[in-house]
Amino acid sequence: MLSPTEENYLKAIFKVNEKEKSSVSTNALARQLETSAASVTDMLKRLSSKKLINYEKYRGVTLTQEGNKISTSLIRRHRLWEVFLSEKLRFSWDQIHDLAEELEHINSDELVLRLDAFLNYPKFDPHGDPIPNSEGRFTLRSQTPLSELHISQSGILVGVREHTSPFLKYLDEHNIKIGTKLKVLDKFNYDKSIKVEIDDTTITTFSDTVCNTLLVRKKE
Amino acid sequence: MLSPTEENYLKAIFKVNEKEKSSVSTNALARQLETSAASVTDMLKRLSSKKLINYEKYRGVTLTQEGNKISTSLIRRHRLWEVFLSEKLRFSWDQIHDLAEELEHINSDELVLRLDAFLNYPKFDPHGDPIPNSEGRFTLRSQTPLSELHISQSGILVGVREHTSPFLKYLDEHNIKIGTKLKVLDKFNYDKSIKVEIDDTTITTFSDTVCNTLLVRKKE
DNA sequence: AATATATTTTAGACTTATCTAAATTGTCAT
DNA sequence: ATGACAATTTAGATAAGTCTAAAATATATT
Repeated sequence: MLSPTEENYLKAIFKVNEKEKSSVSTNALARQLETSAASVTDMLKRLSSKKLINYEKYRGVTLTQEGNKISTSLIRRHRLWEVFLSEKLRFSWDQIHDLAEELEHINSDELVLRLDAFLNYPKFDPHGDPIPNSEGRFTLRSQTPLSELHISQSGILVGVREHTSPFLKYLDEHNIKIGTKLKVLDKFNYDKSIKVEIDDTTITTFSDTVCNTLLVRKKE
Repeated sequence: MLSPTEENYLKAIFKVNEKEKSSVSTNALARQLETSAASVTDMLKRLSSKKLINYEKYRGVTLTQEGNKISTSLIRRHRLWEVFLSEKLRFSWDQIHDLAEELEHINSDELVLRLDAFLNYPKFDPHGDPIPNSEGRFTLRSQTPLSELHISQSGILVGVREHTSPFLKYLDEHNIKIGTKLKVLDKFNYDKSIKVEIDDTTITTFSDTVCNTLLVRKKE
């Protein structure tokens, strides 16, 4: 049985590894977990002795199979709770993360199973991120940054690359959510900003940054 | 902000006080929390310094107004989660307590508010215990132990005096839940057992113990 | 009222998770 | 290949929550 803290470290290793694709450094973890490098080193020793990570001093860590399994299960729980909070309790996009962060640590396979069934086996969470199934498999989604679409091409929003509260609020204010149709009307080479039509109605201009963060499935 | 452990001590004080109606002793708490008297003493000092309890060495404790408020809020959360687990996730009577015990420590008024609304503002939990409203007020229920009904009188089950898993399973096996109609067919003076008709169909005999534990609202 | 017994508290130790500051090891540029 | 600087680990402290064993206090009995 792991403590919530140990679980959070495993998740953090998974996340950092997902981005950087290589063995995870102490400092990267300290940044991700907003703690000191010394604390991270302490915890890496604990997790290593529990055979959840492969750890060699000064060389960074990777997850063992067991560690990977636990991380995946935590991500599954987190995303299922996010669906619950969003769909059933009607929380807004930017409120659900912190609550799910607490709910995910409740350790009951039965609970996760029943929650999954209650929510009708969702494949993606409210941010468009895939929910691993009970065997730990993720559903793949075809995704393209909005910035790569050409003029007059349109796509359906399937995900976002940033999950910060300010960004999610920004999207909320523009009435954009997973499933929203986005059509590229014009692209300005000068600053890489793009003129976009939202759901066949509103027209706005998005900055380069935003367009790289919005992930769409291309239409036809 | 309180730790889950501190919260559990407050709840335990509330519970023991509810039963015994007087100031709560160290040993009674140690029993309730399945821990040592020494640990209890340590924690009582902490809670006292936080002004959540009135504590005098060797004289037992009572909750302050603030302590009482927190306990009540925890009971509210616990019982709301039990309704959720039972009604929405279809957990059985004896499974919901332990899970609710964890869920109740998630500290978000907004979450409780929305959960309450989602469940349609229930007044009682699946065991028939009243759910305090957001001001901390409990709904009263008129209740009589089944053992006090006379022959041919019937009642609707509104609560139980015991919440142990074996007892709740026993009820499940007899198809008895809150709202079930119970009619007294015969009373045996010898061992105080009672012959009962359940929901106008099945007939069984209950021991003295069971009859004192089942709480009913008398019919006409 | 004195003593036996039960209850409660204190003392001291352990574990988990954290920190800062110091020491160590690794890496990169010249 | 050797400093300089960055990254990592170690050392030593702290706080929460727990324990056992011993000491202190309360209560009950004769």
